[in-house]
Amino acid sequence: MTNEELLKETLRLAAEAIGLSIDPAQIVIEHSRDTAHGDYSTNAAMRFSRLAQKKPLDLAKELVSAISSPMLEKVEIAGPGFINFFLKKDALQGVVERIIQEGDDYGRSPKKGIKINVEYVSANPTGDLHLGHTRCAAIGDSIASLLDFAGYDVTREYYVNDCGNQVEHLGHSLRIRYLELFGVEGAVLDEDDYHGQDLIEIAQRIKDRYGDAYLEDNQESHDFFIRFGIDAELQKIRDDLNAFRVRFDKITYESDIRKDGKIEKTLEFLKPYLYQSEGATYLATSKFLDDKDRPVIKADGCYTYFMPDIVYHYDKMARGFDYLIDVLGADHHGYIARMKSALMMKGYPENVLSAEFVQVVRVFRDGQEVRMSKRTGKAIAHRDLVEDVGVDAVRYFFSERSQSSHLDFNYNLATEQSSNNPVYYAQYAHARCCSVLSLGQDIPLDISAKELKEEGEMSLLRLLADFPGVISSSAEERAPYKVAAYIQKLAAAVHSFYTNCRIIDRGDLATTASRLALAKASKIVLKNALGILGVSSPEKM
RNA sequence: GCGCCCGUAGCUCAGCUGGAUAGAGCAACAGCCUUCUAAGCUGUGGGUCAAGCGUUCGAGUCGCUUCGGGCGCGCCA
Repeated sequence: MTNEELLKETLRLAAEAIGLSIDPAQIVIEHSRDTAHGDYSTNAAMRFSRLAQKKPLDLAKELVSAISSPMLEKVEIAGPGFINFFLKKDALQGVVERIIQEGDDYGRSPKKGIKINVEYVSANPTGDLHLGHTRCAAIGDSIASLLDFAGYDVTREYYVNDCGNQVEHLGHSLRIRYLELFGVEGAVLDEDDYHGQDLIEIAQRIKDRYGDAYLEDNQESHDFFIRFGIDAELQKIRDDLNAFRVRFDKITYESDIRKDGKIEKTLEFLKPYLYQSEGATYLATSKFLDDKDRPVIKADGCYTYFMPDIVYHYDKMARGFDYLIDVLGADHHGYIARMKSALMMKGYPENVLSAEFVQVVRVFRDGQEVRMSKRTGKAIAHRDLVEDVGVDAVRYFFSERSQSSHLDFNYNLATEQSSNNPVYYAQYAHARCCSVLSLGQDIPLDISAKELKEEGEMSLLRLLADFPGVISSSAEERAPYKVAAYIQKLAAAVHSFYTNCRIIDRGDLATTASRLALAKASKIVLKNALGILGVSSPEKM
């Protein structure tokens, strides 16, 4: 248990002793901003004063007199009714031993037995990934890691739209590029085709491998260009994401979702909610959460994208997940109400599906915004950015802010590799811990950390003790940026400790042994935290 | 017109189910290396929390209104 959990329990017991029943989840324990206010404080006496029908100060006095805990040095009442807790030193020091024993698992919660599917990126295989995908990849992967650390069984999933209009355009575009290589006249891209450079390269590969075998326009070559295009594009996407340390446990193809009459069976099931209008078939999603009904079959008989998506989400639920999370670009926010409605038609509760909407990234280079466009092919591609800036910096920068906020990415600054970059600040803290541990490797660590007493050491201990709580609250809120904020605070505390407390002092081995243990605990927590964001922890810099 | 996100220091952003004096990084300024990595530390300055009204012991946080920015509102995905 963390200090905060222990204090909550202590408070609950004290409340019980004076005849007040309170829910520990309702208790707020926070760090005291000022050390004069102790290590932790709570507003419980004010919060529960109405429930207890007592004045906050009176309730605080009663609670304090009923509090007993071996970890507390003293308890004080301050201001309008705050209760301030002063921990005994060994209660703070104890975290070092715990961290060193748990190692890579420090901060990890016990398995909850709850299965969550996180779907993210799911870019159409029609071109290179752009910056919007980059942010979805960083956010989605970090959310998945957070949930995993918080004890959920997580599956990372990518959905490939390999059917429909877009792949027709892909096939056509690729065919045109292929014809161009042979100088065929009249081969021109349509308005809706893909104009990116990458298709020229893929066409060249086809020419190299198959020569002029697909010059004729028939069903075989039509299907060939689509299949080849999808496979080539998807492979590039997966390579790019692997290099970005983003891997998927499961890839689902829309073409598989459409197989074996699954769509038709689902339509049959949904029949009570279907109706015809102007030749199209609509699903009455407005009977649930949506503001209007949505077409599922167009007048030309084709399915809209929504129809296979419904089958896909039913498929995910049928695979035994308790919750689904879709990480989507913010421009898709209208989508969630209709999909939740479709899930509710199947009897699932509203909250089985949640969406994380990732706001747009704006890139500034030389003081000017660089606009991106998939159509014109003049975008800053995901791959180019990662190659220029490095995986660590991009992963860090792209999860550093709340996904619901717009992100301004300063390309110049991030490629500068200067000390302005917060990711180096954190990695440097880790490298310094490694360095000092290496220099003192002959000195046995004192994992009781009992010689620690400087204020800089104590505040570092408090932060280290916070980590499990930071993980679980960040996971519940799907908020990787909170981990980034924690990393900055922790790195600052480590640098301050390193600078202000001489760690290795051969004339005082007792203090040295405690401080080395603190350095080791700091290194472990930094590495675990950075790992959740997909950022490496170098031992030397 | 309707819906979603956002508006906090010069810039980029935190601010934890409403709590003590609104914070951090960058930028600016002043110090600190013959000792463990100066990619660092220590200190200073910087705010009508977009505006107004309301809710209450207490509002950056909750509600309403207005203003400003972004994104949606398709038989596209």
